[in-house]
Amino acid sequence: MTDRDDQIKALANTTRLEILRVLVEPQQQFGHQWSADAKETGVCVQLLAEHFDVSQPTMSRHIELLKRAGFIRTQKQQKWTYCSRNESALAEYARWLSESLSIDGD
Amino acid sequence: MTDRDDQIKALANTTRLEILRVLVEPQQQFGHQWSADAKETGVCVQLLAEHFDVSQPTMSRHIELLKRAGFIRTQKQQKWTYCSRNESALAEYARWLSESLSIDGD
DNA sequence: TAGACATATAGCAATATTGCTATATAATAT
DNA sequence: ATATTATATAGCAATATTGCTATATGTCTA
Repeated sequence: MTDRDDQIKALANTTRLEILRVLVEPQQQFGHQWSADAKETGVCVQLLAEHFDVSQPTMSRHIELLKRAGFIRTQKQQKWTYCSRNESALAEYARWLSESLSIDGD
Repeated sequence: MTDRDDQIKALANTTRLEILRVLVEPQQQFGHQWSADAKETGVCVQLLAEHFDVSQPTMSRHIELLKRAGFIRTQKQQKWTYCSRNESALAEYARWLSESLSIDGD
């Protein structure tokens, strides 16, 4: 399994795509996170699990896959694991995909 | 399964991505197709199967999935099914993905 | 008509994905 | 110390994906 395959697989799931989406402006969905600022620090796994109505272990694995693909970064603080987007990796992937498919930017 | 999910799934596979890729300039890989002009008309399923070293039924299913996603078009002529890219669908998907991920064009 | 060729479909096996529960680990609070 | 909270991991079941072979269908050729 190459790095690129990890990325392809990571985005092959609607929930994971949505995770990346809500992390664009996490204040909107996770303004109630009190332990840390959602925008600055990221969103913890439990809140993501609740938001998407999946179990905590299930969310943990989604995060793991997104992390392996490089699309999100996590930082542990106390008992929380905060998730945030890795913009450069996402942009690089989008660039690669467009180029691979030979799609001109519009 | 929504249309968008069909598209997400269709691109979740390296071989299918590569199929779309070789169809950008099919003359390069399929210049020896004598029954029709590869660029003008498309590439037949059998030649794609050979090129990717998979069985004909396997390639037939890959094509079916790409077709369902709208990423390729097929036209039957005599006994052949010629495959070609649907540029507008590919561009639309790339646009949607970038937007969904909130990635600025570069 | 009989054969060859291109494709599609059915059905099977191997593997991957996804979700769950149970549980281990770590940090925090009482 | 014990309980609570957040997370990660292990293991299971259901389902999806992928590849194959066998075979049906359609087109063309001898």
